[in-house]
Amino acid sequence: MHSQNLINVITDALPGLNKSEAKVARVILSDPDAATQSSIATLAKKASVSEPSVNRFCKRFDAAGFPDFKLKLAKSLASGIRFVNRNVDPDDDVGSYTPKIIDSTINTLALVRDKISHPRVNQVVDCLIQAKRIYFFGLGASGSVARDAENKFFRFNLPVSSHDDVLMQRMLASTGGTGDVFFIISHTGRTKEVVEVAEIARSNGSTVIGLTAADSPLAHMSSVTLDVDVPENTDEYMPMASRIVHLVILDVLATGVTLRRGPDFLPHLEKIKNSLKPTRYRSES
Amino acid sequence: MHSQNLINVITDALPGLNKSEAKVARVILSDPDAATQSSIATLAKKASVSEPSVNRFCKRFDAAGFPDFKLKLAKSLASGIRFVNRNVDPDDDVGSYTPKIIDSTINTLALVRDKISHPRVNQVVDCLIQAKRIYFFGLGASGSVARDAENKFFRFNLPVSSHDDVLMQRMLASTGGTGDVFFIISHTGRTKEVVEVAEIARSNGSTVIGLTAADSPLAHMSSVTLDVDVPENTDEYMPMASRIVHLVILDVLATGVTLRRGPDFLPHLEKIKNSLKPTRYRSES
DNA sequence: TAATTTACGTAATTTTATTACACATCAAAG
DNA sequence: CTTTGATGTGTAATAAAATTACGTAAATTA
Repeated sequence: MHSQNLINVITDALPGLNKSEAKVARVILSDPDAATQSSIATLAKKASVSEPSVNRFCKRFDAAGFPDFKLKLAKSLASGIRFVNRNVDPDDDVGSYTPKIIDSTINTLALVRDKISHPRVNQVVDCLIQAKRIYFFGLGASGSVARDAENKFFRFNLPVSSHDDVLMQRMLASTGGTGDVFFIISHTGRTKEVVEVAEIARSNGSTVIGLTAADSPLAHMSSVTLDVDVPENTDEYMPMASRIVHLVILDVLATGVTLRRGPDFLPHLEKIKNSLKPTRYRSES
Repeated sequence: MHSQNLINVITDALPGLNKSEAKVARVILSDPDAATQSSIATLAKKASVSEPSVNRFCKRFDAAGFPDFKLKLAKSLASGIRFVNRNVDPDDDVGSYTPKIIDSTINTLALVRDKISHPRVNQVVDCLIQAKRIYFFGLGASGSVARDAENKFFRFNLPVSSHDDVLMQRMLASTGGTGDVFFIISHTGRTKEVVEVAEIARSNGSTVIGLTAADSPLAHMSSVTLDVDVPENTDEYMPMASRIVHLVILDVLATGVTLRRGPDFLPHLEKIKNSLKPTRYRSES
């Protein structure tokens, strides 16, 4: 749906290119940002080729012409470069690290938006709708994600609970059965305890939904996996982006469930919302 | 600093624009993507102004000329930020509501990135660094944010805890004193219980940090407020974006604290990270 | 309402991109 | 080795797009 990064496309195509096209490619790749700002003449001179060669190069990569190509290149850079170069430096000040962290979260979300499998989401919504009972499990940072999920899904009038205690998780998994859904959240998908819990749940006939990394042990153990590949490169020491992604995916799922329930369900949500009113100071608006 | 989204810049500048510049602005805002693909002539005609007017418009927004402007616009669009708030329709399917929700989260984050007060962040980091003890308080959805914060800040070797029990919060607030920091998270900032807890804490000489809406009762009661104005319009029935924003701001604060601690502190974080290794299945990479 | 500034458009100019075509290079077949 | 056809590349002409210079209209101020 969203186009792949142009830089990668060009890099991949490089070996199969003509002499002059390859020259152009190399010049562009060596400084893509400069390329977006030069005219066709400048670029042609830099690559020691003629202007029409540059033009042909552009058309080869599905652009209408040179300006269109520059546009596409610029877009690729905007979504790509931030990723690469936006790590927090030890000597950053507030003004630098604040936008960097927020940007990297934004980028991750944009990535997930373009990569997430819609049929899979649908499938999970199905599971959740049909569930007799839903358990949200997570450890560490994913524990609070699970808790948040509980806070969201209890509104659907379903028996929902969240647990971050491994023993509790094991016990619940072993007493569950058909119709029970165990929604397990784990960034790595490699935590032994969690995978074991998934195994126990499966062996008792429960459905296990894994919100976790693709191809991880947990992913393989789950009935349905919502896989999220979050490059946690921004930050070496604490989970950051993955939590956020998990939460947003849970928002998506909750929305999916709400929509499936149809408009008749809205009054119920309204009721919950109103129940909080007396706890609040009146808004001046 | 200069990462400000062009679309927002134009929107903000709109009221102060000349007649024809405003016309151009409106045409661009109504379909920014189309604008990046049109020639200056097309755009001028669409806006019923002359070509030089479009050109002047571009220069006003710090572009070298029309092509440069288009480039910048394209970059703004590509950086993951979709314009206008796209609300979920009752008859949306997975393919529609999934990107809508993610986009609206992205939008909100971009807004916060551009609006958040850096000095204020710095001030809060100061407080947290100097704290003898930190309590994270929240109710409902903010409860899990508080819990997440605990999970993040315990790594700094500080006595940290999180609480979502009102009575517990009251008791802790009343037994605190100078050097204690109460970090209170609340989307609305109008929950009576929470504001009262803040009041109690303040009256005992503790520092209260409010992560909440500007101008809310809680904001007024806090020693320092990190105010976040999140238009929770996307969704009537559940808090969505605000949670995420709170979490990301906590990421920012945690980063601030880490950087202040300096490089000597990294081994400690490394140690915590390594402590989890034995709980994991080995990665095949 | 006259003076002055600011806003806007017309038309000329310049820059930039594309097309048409011719020459060159290379590979395979004679 | 040619010859032939195919593909690749550049030159020059043409078209498109953007910018500039300049003049007139509108708005603002005194």
